[in-house]
This record gives sequence, structure tokens and C-alpha cells, in this order.
Amino acid sequence: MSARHTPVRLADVQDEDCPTREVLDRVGDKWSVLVIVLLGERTHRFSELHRAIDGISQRMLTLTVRALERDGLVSRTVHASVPPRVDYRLTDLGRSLLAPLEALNAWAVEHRGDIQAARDEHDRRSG
Amino acid sequence: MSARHTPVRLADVQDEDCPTREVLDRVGDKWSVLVIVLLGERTHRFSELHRAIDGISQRMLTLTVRALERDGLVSRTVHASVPPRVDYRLTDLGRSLLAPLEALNAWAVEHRGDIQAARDEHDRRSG
DNA sequence: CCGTATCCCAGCTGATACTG
DNA sequence: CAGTATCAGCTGGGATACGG
Repeated sequence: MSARHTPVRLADVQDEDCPTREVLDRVGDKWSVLVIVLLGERTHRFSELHRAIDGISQRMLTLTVRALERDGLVSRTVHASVPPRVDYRLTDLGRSLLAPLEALNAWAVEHRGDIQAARDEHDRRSG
Repeated sequence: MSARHTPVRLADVQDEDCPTREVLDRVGDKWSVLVIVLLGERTHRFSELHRAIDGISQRMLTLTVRALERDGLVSRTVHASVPPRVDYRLTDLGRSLLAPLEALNAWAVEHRGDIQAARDEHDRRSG
């Protein structure tokens, strides 16, 4: 992965179908990453996701998993039982997204102090 | 970078000060990544960014660079000249973010076809 | 249990006009 | 040139109620 260097090109980001824009539109929302990370650990049923993600509404969880399913990142399995049971898990495609997300996470962990310091300093000067 | 593995932990994502959430809140908006990538190539003045980023309003460009500056990712240099000139460039912190963004970009480039295919297939079934 | 349907509001964003 | 100020529209997302 580190052998070839794939720089972000100017032409890419200006284009409206810029790949980075696409992925950010997909996971840059409020809940998608949380769902992906949870499903990266193991399969979850709907109610498990609902309980695990603090503050999400049933509506938004539905919309989020539906969008992820539409994009082929998550698969949905309905078990014909009483009471009904629906399992969600990552597809191979979804699992492949975990690596770049972890890279972002690693950056955040490493630099969150720097950001906080810069912000504190900025706010101190600006009042 | 690939030596140590930094998995995204469940405890992280549920916490409201989850590092990944933080960074997504920062660059997950409509314009921040575009500005960062452009400044990753070279210093830009305000009007250059404005022209380079198709569709951004003056107001949103101002808000975006201000937020990035506040977080220490971008530095702003005012030249006392007539007409006035303001240069924006990445800080070291901002430059360090380019790598994970490129990882995300690489993923997007590699898998955009898969996503499109999944979406087409899904829409075909759903009508 | 797993959703869908409806209503509604906050805030993000663009458009426009104005200023140092 | 590089912003700031103000207004208005749209959309994301929560609350609630209902259905399979």
C-alpha cells in the first residue's frame, strides 16, 4: 500500500465526481462511520446498533444502513422468525474501507492535542 | 505506518469525543478537504482559492479557511499592500493530514466502480 | 422487533449588498 | 482584493405515531 504513491490531484478535487468527494459524501455524515466501525467488529442486529450508537434515532439508523446497503458496503439479512430479526454485516467492500478509516483515526489520535492547543491559542487571542 | 495496527475501538466511536468523529467533523464538510488539497500543492491567495474551487461562495470560503486556521491546519498571512493580499498555506499539522486523506482517496479511486455497480444493481431491483 | 410515515425545527449554505 | 452583514431557502435530523 505504501509502495505506490497516489497523490490527490487538483483535477480530481475540482471535478464534481472527485473520488475523495464521493467517499466523504458517503461517510462524512453523522452516523455512517459509527455503523461501519461497529459492523467491523461483528454482525449486529438493528436493535443492537440502535443501542450501541448513542443518540441516533430509529429513523436515522434506518436511513444510514439503507444508504450503506445501497452502496454495497453493508449487507442486510432478514430472518423469518417471530419476533423478526435483521442482521447487518460488512461486505468485503465495506471491510476494505476500515483500513483508510483507521488511518484517519490514527491521525486524529496523534494530533488531537495539537488541534486543541491551536484552537485554545486562537480563541485566547480572539477573545 | 503499517507496522503498528491501530484498530478503531468501540469505546472510541461511542464516546462523544471520539477522535475519528472529531476529524470527520472537521473535514467532512463540503469544502475543507478541497482547500486542504489545494494548499497541499502550494500557497494560494484568497481569490485563487475562490477561482479554483468551483461553486464555493465567498462566504463559505471565508468560513472554511477561518475554521481551518483556528484548528491550526492552515496559516494566514496578510501582506500590507495595495491592493491587499492574503496568502494561505498548510501548516506542518495540516500537511500531516494529507497522507490519511490520500489513503481515503486511493480507496475511493480503487472502489468507486464497485460502489457504482452495487448502487445500480440495488436501484435496478428496487425500481 | 423492525421498520415506515408525518411533522417540524435548527442550522447550514447561497445570494446579495456593503466596507476597509 | 479580501473580506463582513444580512436575509432567505433547503435539508438533515429528531419526535412521534403507526404498520407488518
